[in-house]
Amino acid sequence: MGSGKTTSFDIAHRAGVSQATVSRALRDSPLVNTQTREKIKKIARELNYHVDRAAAGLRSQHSHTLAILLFEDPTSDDSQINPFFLSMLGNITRAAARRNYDVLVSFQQLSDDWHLKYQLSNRADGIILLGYGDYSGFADKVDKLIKAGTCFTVWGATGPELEDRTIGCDNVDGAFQATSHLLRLGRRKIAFFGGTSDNCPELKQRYDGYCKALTEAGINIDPGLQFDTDFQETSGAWATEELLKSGKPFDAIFAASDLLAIGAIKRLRTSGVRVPIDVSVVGFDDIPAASYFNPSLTTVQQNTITASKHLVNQVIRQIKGKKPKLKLLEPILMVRHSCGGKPRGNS
Amino acid sequence: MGSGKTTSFDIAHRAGVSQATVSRALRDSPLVNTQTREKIKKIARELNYHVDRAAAGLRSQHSHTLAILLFEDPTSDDSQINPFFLSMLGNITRAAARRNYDVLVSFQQLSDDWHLKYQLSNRADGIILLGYGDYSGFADKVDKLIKAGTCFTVWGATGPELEDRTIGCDNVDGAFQATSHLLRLGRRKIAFFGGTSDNCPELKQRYDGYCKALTEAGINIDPGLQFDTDFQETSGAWATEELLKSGKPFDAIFAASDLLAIGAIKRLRTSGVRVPIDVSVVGFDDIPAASYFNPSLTTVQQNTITASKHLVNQVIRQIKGKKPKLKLLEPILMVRHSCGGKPRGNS
DNA sequence: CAAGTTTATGCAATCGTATTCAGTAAATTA
DNA sequence: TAATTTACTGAATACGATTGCATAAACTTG
Repeated sequence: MGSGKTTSFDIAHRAGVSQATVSRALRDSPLVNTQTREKIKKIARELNYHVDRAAAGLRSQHSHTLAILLFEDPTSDDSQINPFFLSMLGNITRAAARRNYDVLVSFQQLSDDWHLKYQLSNRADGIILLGYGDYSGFADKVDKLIKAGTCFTVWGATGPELEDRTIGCDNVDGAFQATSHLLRLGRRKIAFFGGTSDNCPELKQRYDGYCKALTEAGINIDPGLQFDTDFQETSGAWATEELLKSGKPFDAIFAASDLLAIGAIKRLRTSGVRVPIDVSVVGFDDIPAASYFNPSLTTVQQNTITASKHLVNQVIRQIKGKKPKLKLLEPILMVRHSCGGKPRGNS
Repeated sequence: MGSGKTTSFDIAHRAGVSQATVSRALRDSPLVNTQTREKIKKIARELNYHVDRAAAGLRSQHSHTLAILLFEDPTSDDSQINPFFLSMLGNITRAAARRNYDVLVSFQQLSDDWHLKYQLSNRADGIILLGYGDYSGFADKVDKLIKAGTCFTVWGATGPELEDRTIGCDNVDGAFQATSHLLRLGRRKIAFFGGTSDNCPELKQRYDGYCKALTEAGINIDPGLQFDTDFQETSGAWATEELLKSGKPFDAIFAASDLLAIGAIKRLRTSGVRVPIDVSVVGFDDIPAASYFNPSLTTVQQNTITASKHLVNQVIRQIKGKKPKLKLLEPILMVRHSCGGKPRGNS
C-alpha cells in the first residue's frame, strides 16, 4: 500500500488538519482541542505511525536518550565484564524506560575522547558513568564535561569537582560494617585488598572504613597486610599470593570487591588454607555469584535497583535544568558462609 | 567562544570550501582531494566537531544503531535478569562497537507493539532479539517483522518462518552430549526439566537431544520424569518438588538451563538428597555462577562472544541488503562437580 | 589540437518534525 | 454593541547533514 513511510503530513491529510496540529496533538499539547487530539491519535494508531526520532531530535535538539558509559578494558576479546556493572546496566535501562528515555550502551576507555562525543553529536541528552576505574585521568574528564555543560552522573565516586553529580553507597560505612563483623568473630589480623591510594575513591573509602573499624577496636593498622589492587579476580589471587609469600600471619581478609574475594579464596584453597576456618573472607558488592560461590560469600550489598533509579533521576533532573543532588545509599552486610569464628587455640 | 554549536558550515568557512565538501571529506568520500580532506579533518578536530546524528540520520534515513531487545518480565521491580542474556548483551555491544554501530538496549514484553517501533521511528537500523521466551506469540511477531521488511536476527530460535535469521547453538547436540555424559556415569533414571512442547523451540530441541541419547542407549523414555518449565530458577525448584512428591525413583537430572539446575540442586539439598552422590545434575548455558556454584555445575557452554559477533554481523548483512545466513555454534560440555558416578548398590 | 574523460568542487533540494507568528471564530466583558 | 480576551488552528520556517546534478579544470588520447 502507498509508497514511502507514514509521516505527520499523511495523518494531517486524513484528519483534515494541518501537520502542525498533528505534531501538537501527538505531544499532548494543551493547545489542541480534545476531540481533535483523540481523532488524530486514532488515525496515527491505525496508520502505525511513529514519530521519526531523527527529525524530532534535529528540530528539538534533544535525543531523549541516555548514554551509559562503562569503562572496562576493551582491548581483549574475552575480558570479562564485571557482573556488578552488568546488572546495574539492566536496572538502569529499566529505570530509564519508565521515564520514557532510551538507553545507549557503550564501552569506553578512559583515555578516549568520549567526553564531548555524545553531547555534541546530539546522540544523548545525558550520560551515566559506571566503573571508571583509575581516578587520576578521570578528574580531568569530569572537568571538561562540566565546562562543556554536559548532563552526567557518576556511580560511586565522590569529590568536590563532581559538584554532587554522584550516586553511590556509603563505602566507609559498608567497609566499617564488614570489618567490624570480622572483629566480632574474633579475627584480629585482618588483611585488606583494595585501594590505599587516592587513585580510586571508592576503594579508598572502603580502606578508610576498614581503618576506622580497626582503630575503634584498638588494633594497630599494619601496612604489611594491605594490598593496593583494582577490582579484578586476578588481582585478588595476586594479592593473596603476595600475602602468603610474605609469611605474615593473618586470619581474615576484607576484599573491597567480590571478585577480589573470589580470587582470594580460590588462591587460598590451592594452598590448603581453609575458608572460613583458617581465614575468614568478606567481599563487597554482592554480585549474583556471591551467593552461589563455595563457600557462599559474606559481602556488603549495594541496592542496585534503587541506585539505578537515582542515577536516572539525577541525569534527568540536570537535563531539565535543575541542579544535581548527591545521594548516598545505605549498604547492607549480607552474612553468609565465607567467615566464621576463630577456632580455639589456633595461631 | 562563539555562540551555538559547531556545524559543518563553520568548518567549511574556515577551510574555504563548501559545506558539501566538508560532509564528503569527513565521510572519507573518494570524491574529495586528499589534501583537502586532511585539512578539513584537522580543522574538525581542532573545533571539536562531531557530526549531528539526528541531522545525518534524518537525511540518510539510517541511524547506524542496533537495538537489542530483551524479553523478560518487566512487571516486577526486582525480577532478576537472566545473567546469560546480560553477558550476551555486553558482548553484543562490543561486537557492534567494532563495526561502528551504536547499541540501544530495551526490555520488552512480547505482547507489546515493539515490532514496528524501532524501524518506523528511525531509531535503529536493525534489531537483535534475545530471550523471547514463549514461542507461540513470537511467530506472529516474526511474521509482521518480515512483512515490514525489518532487519533482525534472533538468538536461539530456529524455524522456517525465520528464514535463516538465526544464530544459535546446536541445542540437540548439546543436550545429547549432556545426557550421554550422565549415561556414561552409569545413570539410568534421568529426569528432564525444560520444554517438551513446541512453545519454546530451544527447550524443545534440548528435549529432543535428551530423547536421542536415551534412545541410542536403549533406555525407555519415561514421561513421568519430564517436566515442562521455563528457564527460571524457581521453576527448577518447582519441578524438583513435583518429582520428589511423585515418589518416582531418579538418579540424575538434565536441566535445560543453569538456573533450572541451580534451583533443582538447592531444592534437593533441602530434602537431604546429595548431589552428585545420590543425584547427578547437568545444566545448560554456563552462566558465570555455574562455576562458582556449590557444587560447581557441569553444564553445556555456548560461546557467547562468538555468538555475539555472528549476531551483529548478520544484522548488518541484512542492513546492507544481503541475505541472512543461519549459523549454529558448537556447544561444549563443561564437566564440573555436579555429577559423578553412581555409588555401588544404591537404588 | 580537438574531443572526450576524469577529478574535484559547489549549488540546491531534500529528510520529517517542532515551533513561532499570525490569524480567526467564539466567548466574555464593559 | 463594541471591545477584549480565550481557544484553536495553519502557514512558514529552521534544525544540520547527505546527495543528485551541474560545472570547471586538468588530463588523455587519437
